[in-house]
Amino acid sequence: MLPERTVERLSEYRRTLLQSLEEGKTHIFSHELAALHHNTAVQVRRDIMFIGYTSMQRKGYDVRDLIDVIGEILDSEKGLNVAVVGIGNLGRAVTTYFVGKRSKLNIIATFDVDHTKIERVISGVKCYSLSRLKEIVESYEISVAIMTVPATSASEVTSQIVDAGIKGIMNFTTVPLIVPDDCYLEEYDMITSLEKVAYFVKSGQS
Amino acid sequence: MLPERTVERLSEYRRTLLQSLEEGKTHIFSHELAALHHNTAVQVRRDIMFIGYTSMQRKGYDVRDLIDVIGEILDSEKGLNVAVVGIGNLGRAVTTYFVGKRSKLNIIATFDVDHTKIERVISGVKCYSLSRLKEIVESYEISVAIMTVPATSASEVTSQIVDAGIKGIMNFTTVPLIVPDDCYLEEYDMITSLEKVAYFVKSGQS
DNA sequence: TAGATTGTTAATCGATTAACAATC
DNA sequence: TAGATTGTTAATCGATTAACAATC
Repeated sequence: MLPERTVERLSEYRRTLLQSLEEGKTHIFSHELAALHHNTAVQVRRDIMFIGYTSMQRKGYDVRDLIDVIGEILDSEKGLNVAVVGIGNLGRAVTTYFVGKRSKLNIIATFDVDHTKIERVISGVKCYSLSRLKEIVESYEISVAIMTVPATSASEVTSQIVDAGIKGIMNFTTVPLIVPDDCYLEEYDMITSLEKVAYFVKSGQS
Repeated sequence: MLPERTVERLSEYRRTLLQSLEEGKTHIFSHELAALHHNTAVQVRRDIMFIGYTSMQRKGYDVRDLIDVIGEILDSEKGLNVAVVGIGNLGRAVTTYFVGKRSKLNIIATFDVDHTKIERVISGVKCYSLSRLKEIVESYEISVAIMTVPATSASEVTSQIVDAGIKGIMNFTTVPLIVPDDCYLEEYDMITSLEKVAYFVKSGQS
């Protein structure tokens, strides 16, 4: 299993590589990739070493090959199904955002408790009643949930989610969630991030 | 200057503490705070040591005092002014989200290029033309920008932002930005985070 | 060849954790 | 006092960086 930071960087590299490919670049040097990612060339080479890819030419990495290799590491073969839980402002924006990108991550259901939303298609994805969570998660084999419910119901909904068999959560709420060990949790807290920016602005940077 | 990770944790602790205060708790033990934050009691004590707060009683930390001390570290005395740049779906959701919380971070302007949005109040905040960026940033003393423009214009808008005198950026776009050293940059990339979750779900967790 | 680049080991750095004395 | 808790130094761990041999 790769270190978290390496996984993050690989994801970022891939997007830059896809972009480079579109621009007609066939090869890219470690220092080019580094310059685009607040990184050093050594770090890039190390990350690529980690995934066992070698270029065997001093012409840089083959962009297409590298994209494929990163894909083999990061992607599941048949993709991964994702649900958005809580389809308020943020939930809708996030859903639209992800639906826009074609990828191996498919948002295939959203959940809410608001009857005016249930059974409707919102941001391109069908919204189900939260009470049907387990049923839908099981029948569509959803394994990842994006949490965009209000803070007040976050903990409660989380236990339902875990119960339904979700194995990974990306938590947009401001409440730190408690999940069992076999469920991967990514805290994705905007307030913390913005407060961090504010702190370093105030203190004159890092 | 505190380490990044410590700053993040302090921000998270503070919110838990505010919550505890509301629930009528006056004191909290390091192990309680730890349990709520995927953390150890030692880590919590170390973080608190960092900011020079001591409790001097074996009754846990005084919740109210600790909130104040963290505030002195994280907050600027007179608050910090923030702009949201790009007021599409995500920009609106993020604006609404932050405007909802009362804090020392004030979103006081949004920017866009869409004429149907300019000069209107959107999500509770006035939207200005991007062409007036510098003028508004200067007159309102805005120092932080939240970037929610489309990926295609991210780099270009970033140089305008830096030019206008912004000292901290929270980047929601998928394009890694290039900014000068005296501008603090927080890459806040949803795709990377979700791909990370997917990877660890696929690999059977950390 | 000289120059540029990669892959990889060793050294460094920073952050977390363990250990423990101090104290209520 | 014994037990619980804190504050802090020392040890450990993991991730980044430096150094360098190999190769086109």
